[in-house]
Amino acid sequence: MVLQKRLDYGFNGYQVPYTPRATRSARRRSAFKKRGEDNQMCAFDLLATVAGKLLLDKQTPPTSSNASTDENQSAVVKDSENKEKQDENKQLKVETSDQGSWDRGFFVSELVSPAQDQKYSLKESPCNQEDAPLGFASVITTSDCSEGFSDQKLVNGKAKNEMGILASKVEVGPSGYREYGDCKIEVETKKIIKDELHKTGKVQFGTKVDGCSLDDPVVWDGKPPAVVSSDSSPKLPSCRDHSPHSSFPASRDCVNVFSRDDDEKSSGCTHPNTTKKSFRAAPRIGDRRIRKILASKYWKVGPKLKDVTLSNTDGELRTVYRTRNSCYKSIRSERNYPIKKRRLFNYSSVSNYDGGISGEDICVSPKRVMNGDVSGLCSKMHEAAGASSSVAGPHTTFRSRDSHVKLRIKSFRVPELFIEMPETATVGSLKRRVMEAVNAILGGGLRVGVLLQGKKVRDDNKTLLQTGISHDNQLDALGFSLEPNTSQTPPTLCSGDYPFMLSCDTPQPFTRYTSTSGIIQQGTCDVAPELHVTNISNFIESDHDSAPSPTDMSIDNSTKDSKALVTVPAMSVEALAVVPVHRKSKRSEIIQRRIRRPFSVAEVEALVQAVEKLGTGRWRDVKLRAFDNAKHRTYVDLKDKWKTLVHTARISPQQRRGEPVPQELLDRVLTAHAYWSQQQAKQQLKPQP
DNA sequence: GTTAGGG
DNA sequence: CCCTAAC
Repeated sequence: MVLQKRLDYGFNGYQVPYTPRATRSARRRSAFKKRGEDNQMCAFDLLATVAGKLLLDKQTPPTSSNASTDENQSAVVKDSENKEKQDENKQLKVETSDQGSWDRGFFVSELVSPAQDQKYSLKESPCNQEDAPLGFASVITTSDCSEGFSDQKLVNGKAKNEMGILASKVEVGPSGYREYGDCKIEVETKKIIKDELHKTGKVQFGTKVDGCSLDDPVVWDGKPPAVVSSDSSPKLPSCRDHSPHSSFPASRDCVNVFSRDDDEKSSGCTHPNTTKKSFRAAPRIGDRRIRKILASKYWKVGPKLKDVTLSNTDGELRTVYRTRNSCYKSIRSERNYPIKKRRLFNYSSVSNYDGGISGEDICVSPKRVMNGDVSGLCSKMHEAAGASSSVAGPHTTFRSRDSHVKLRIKSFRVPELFIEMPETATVGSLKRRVMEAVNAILGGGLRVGVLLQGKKVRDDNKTLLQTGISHDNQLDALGFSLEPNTSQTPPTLCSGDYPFMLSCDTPQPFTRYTSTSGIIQQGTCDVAPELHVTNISNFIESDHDSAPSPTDMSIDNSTKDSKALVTVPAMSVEALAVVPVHRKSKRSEIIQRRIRRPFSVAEVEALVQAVEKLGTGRWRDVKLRAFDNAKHRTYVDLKDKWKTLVHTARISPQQRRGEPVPQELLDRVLTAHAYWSQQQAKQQLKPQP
């Protein structure tokens, strides 16, 4: 079939339109797509957890008035008794569940904002935040020796050369985090101590991240795709075919466009390759598949951040791009491995050494910091492996002179991203992919949850004082979490801000609660977990009727007044992925849209040339001919572009937008379009009589 | 999987 | 660029 089609050359130098190919059932296609969608369900575990740090001054308790309709639970007015209880419980840190999340998380931001300002803002800032104002210096700083993932992992792994052409499967595990975590924490801690000693009134959170590189000069240039024509420039007359019978010059089949930041580094010129025409190019489902995988079912794409505003001065999330090697995630090549299974596999395998997901890990004893036991601290954090990079120092250090409670959120981690790339993908494309994934998350609509002592503070109307987070002993137990926006979560299915939904048929989140002994199982974690099981049962009672009740949860908690505090097991991230499985209604809205990549003039040139030669209606051939190396250009894209080109050529130049296309090209578009339209008409008329 | 066309 | 009917 293919061969036959290829032989259909020869009408005035053009190829005649080929007869429609054999068709396949649309039902098959539908079935195929459906399977794909199902496989995507567990692609994301998107609850990002935030380690928080609290600075406060209780002189003027801020009055929170950010009412939430879906959170009507009564708040808890913390009393001294409760305080004592929690002090005790502090020693029982829960290594709650989800271990797999931390290491695979992204460090997205570093945030400093007044607590009373319930609107959190994330802004990018340079790594060096020495001068960041205290009040509202929210920053996104990947705060790390980023670039580590691709730069190190691939090199250490199976990268073939500096261009990042993977020679074989790349399996990246979350192993690199801990080392860095130590490094980072050490820096942070020292700085905190220093600040305490030298700052007087205004506390500055200077955090210079060593090794932080804003730009990757090697791989990521941040430039738009550069299109390079082939050996014979399409603009050169010599490239044109001599087609005496044609109304316009046809082109040599020598133009091939590729993008520099494309999925593959290319030599730039695809020589006329006859063999290529005999075979279909290897299916590049990678793009789509990744796109679909990244297209989280649970996160709506679009600028709908309400609780968290992400922005920076450049209007782009540049820092997000810089992933830390640790925070990452896994790149998988097991294409035949069901995504759902992959997720579960990851869950179980990584959880053994991952840390918790909640803010528990930031409960670092101030004494240790003050004693200068940085190494011990780091070691501890290292052991925890899920420890937040935000190490809370002595709260007194951060006591502010004004009446505001100041928060410092070191980082947001967006865990559990699945990236699947072709082996031949470049590091640059990998980074881009991760970038897209993170952007999809951040752009999907987030809300912020507040964790106190591992419990979720659900009542938005309570003040910080009332909820008790203004108490000294709570300073290092405050955490934040990024959650899906409630507006996207039908409350009937899930209480929205609940990171996991017990009614879901996927029991993973609770598999660790095999607690007949009152202890949350830590799995095979070789590090003795610190347990903080406070209010686990309370959480279940108050919010989830269908929750499996660990009745043997023996650890008591100040239960009577903690109804507003809901323990959020750290596995909430995984559980997040579970929640939307049954929500199919909005699925179509959640799929991530591809990034827009306007065609360059060179690409247009190549497209026009190919269409002149092949005609309209043979977009796959056009793709193979002129855009075979431009992985991001599908034949549908080319078809669409041609459509818009025709439209553009017909409208007045004043009405045109974007990068101006040379009139010469537009003229050729019209000419070719007219020609091939005529040919199509002829072709249709022929069989009729 | 491709093509064509509407959105 | 997405979606989808139709092929």
